[in-house]
Amino acid sequence: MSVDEERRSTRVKRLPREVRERQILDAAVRVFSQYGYHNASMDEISEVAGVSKPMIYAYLGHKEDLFAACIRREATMLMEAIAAGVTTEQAPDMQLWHGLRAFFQFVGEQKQSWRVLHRQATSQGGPFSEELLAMRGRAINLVDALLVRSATTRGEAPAKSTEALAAALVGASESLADWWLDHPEVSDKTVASWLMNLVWMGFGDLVTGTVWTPTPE
Amino acid sequence: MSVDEERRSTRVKRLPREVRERQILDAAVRVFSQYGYHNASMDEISEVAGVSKPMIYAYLGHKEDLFAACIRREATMLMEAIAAGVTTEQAPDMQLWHGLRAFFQFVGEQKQSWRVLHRQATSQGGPFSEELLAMRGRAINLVDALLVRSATTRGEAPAKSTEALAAALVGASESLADWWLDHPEVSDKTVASWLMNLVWMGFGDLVTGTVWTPTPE
Amino acid sequence: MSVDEERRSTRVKRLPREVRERQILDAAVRVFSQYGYHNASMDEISEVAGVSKPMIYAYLGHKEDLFAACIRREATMLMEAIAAGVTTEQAPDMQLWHGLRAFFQFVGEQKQSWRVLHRQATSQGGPFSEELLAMRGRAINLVDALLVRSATTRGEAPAKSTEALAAALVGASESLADWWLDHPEVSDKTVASWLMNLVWMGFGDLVTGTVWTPTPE
Amino acid sequence: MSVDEERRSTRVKRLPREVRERQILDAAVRVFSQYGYHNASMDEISEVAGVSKPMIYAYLGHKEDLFAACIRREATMLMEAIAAGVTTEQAPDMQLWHGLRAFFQFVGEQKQSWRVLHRQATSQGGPFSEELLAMRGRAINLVDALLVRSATTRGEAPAKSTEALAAALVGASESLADWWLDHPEVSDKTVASWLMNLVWMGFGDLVTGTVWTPTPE
DNA sequence: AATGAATGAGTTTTCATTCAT
DNA sequence: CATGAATGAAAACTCATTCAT
Repeated sequence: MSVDEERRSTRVKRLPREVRERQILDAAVRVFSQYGYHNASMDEISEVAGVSKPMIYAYLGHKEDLFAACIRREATMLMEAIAAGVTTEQAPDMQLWHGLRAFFQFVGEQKQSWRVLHRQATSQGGPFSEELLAMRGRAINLVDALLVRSATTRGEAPAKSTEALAAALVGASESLADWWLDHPEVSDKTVASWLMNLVWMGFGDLVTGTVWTPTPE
Repeated sequence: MSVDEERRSTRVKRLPREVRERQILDAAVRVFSQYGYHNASMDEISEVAGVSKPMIYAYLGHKEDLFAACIRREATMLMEAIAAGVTTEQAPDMQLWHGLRAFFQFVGEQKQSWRVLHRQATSQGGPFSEELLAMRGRAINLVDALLVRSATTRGEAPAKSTEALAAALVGASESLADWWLDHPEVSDKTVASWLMNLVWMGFGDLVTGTVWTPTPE
Repeated sequence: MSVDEERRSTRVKRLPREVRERQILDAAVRVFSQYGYHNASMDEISEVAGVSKPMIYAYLGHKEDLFAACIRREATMLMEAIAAGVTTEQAPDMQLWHGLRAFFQFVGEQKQSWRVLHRQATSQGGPFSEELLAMRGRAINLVDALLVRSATTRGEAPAKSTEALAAALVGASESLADWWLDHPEVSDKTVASWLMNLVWMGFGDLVTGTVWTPTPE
Repeated sequence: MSVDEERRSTRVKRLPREVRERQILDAAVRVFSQYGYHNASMDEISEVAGVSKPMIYAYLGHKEDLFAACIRREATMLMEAIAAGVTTEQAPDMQLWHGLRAFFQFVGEQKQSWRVLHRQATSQGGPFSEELLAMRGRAINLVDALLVRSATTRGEAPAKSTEALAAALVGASESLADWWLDHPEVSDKTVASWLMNLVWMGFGDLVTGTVWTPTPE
């Protein structure tokens, strides 16, 4: 091997699999989020990742697999961000409040992730929505538990529809986050408080002027 | 001329432009809703419509135009369905209730329309979301007016956030309808009542067991 | 038949075949000249002609036939224009001069015709060049005869290459006319005089500053 | 490995980009020249080149780009052929003579190239004629310089119209070459001498029987 | 005589995917 | 480990041409 070749082989790094995978996923999230699943081309992803296409296929598999991997990773990050904001020692309304704030903060900071996660995954059928459904299920469970605990704490029997309502709340959050993507001038705190008021007070109270405000911490 | 021939010649040939356009739109809604905008091929649409591709291009234009035309038509139908269910003479909560019922009924009966309208149009950028945004704007205005009227009726000043809350409600409805697509075992009335409870009573009341029920008509 | 229908049927003129054909040819020349043979669409021609496509097919035949008809018509007009400018009573150089002037005048006034005639027809193979070749042959014959007569008049035997030179002159004229299309700032007279100098004097004389000028009439 | 396999693997597989590009350009010139720009299909070119269509697009770009690349390549070859035949040490008339000979020799040997270069490019608008115009400009400059030098050598001031006359000569050459395409029975030397006589002697001399002949070398 | 309705056949172009090195 | 080279398959779109009225 000549000196030249040696130098080149040192420059052309043989990175460990883990690092390559992260590089690729980062690039994929960026490209999918910018162009959408279909308009994103493997060529572009490989270029952005600085990795040749065969490597992508070797590490992450076909386009579908790659996209699913993106969703999985981003969904996990989101759930972790929310979990970090909430502790079961807080009062129920404060738990919800912190959860919402954490959610909208994440969305605000990771718009790309959110785009991939929600808009793209939702509109593609099959395997993708499944990944998404799984995450949504976990979120719904969290909220459901919260509602049940809230009733139990007050010594009352929980309503039967808690799970459906939890689903509705999760849906409302996703939907509002989506809306927010197109209205970036509103702050994350404001958006969170709107939704908090809606779901906690209900229009019935709202129209009377009653407003929910977080208790000072 | 045999019966078959007659039937065929009645079915297939030299129809006036108007009729063909409707045929094409029907087929397009079906195909777009089933495969999504990108995976839907003009070939498939033309086959389903029983019309050659050149006719599609001649009458409805390029793929984008065709899709936009679908959205426009379906959105109009939805708004009309809702408007038909609501009259301003009803009490505010009953107006909301009837609006929600009409909405979920439409979605239940026209799942295809809804798929095209919401899922697909949302995930495609640019011109498509605009058609959708326009419709959403009209819906939000309706709800906003409702909330304002509701407060005024009670002799109170309307809250400042009514428009944002209206937006949230509309978003929640869309989101819940979307969720419902994947959970067809629930009845439309049930879904509507869930959302009604959420937005009218709020979790704050709900966890205490208070429930909103429609006043008997 | 109602009054309305009658009025309309009066407006929708049933023109005699001749008139229709001219309408169509005019439109075809315009469209072919603007877009080139291939990019010109029968649709566009029918629109410009104010006549439906089936009429075109009925009167002038297929696209190729139509184009050939255009060439034929325009070529005839050009030859007639030239013939009108020249009489055999003039001195040979004056005949050439008038012929050139007539040619460039025609090209200048009928740029569209010329475009169809020369540029388009030349670049399309087969049937079209034949029409063109025929016309060019007639032109070459004219010039050839001129050269021969010129020699005979001076009591000399004509050179053997007169026909080839005639061809070269015709080619030079066509070529210069083509060049002129893209340099419209030069007057037709100037262009004609350039060519006249070139072919009559030759570079050999030209570089000595000798110039041919038309004798005053 | 059998001989056949070896041969095939040497012929067909994994060639470096450079080679493939040349293969493709060769095929493109052939096909464009045979069918004309519009009637040439990328399919045919790819077949003739023995390469799949995606490679063409990857290496040479869209149809327009490919065509422009053909023109550029062939034009360069032509100019080089002419330049190789002429040296400024020769007398002016000999320079012109050698230039013409080289030109007609090239056209005679590369009829395909010439077809692409001139007929096709001329009839297509825009980007293609530009490539051609550039080359023509260089040719005209050459001739212009020649004429000016010729006058200066004789101690005379050059005529003002040298550039226009240079243009006419170039046009005449192109035109004559074009004519020659359809009259292959004439030798290249003959065609060149015809044109030489025309432009150097002029008809005025010619009709008197004066003829220019190359001085023996 | 005249036309709106209709299409078969073909074109360029793009992309996910895989060898051979 | 890593990649440049290569392609099969399909998609959007267009157009000359012809019926049925």
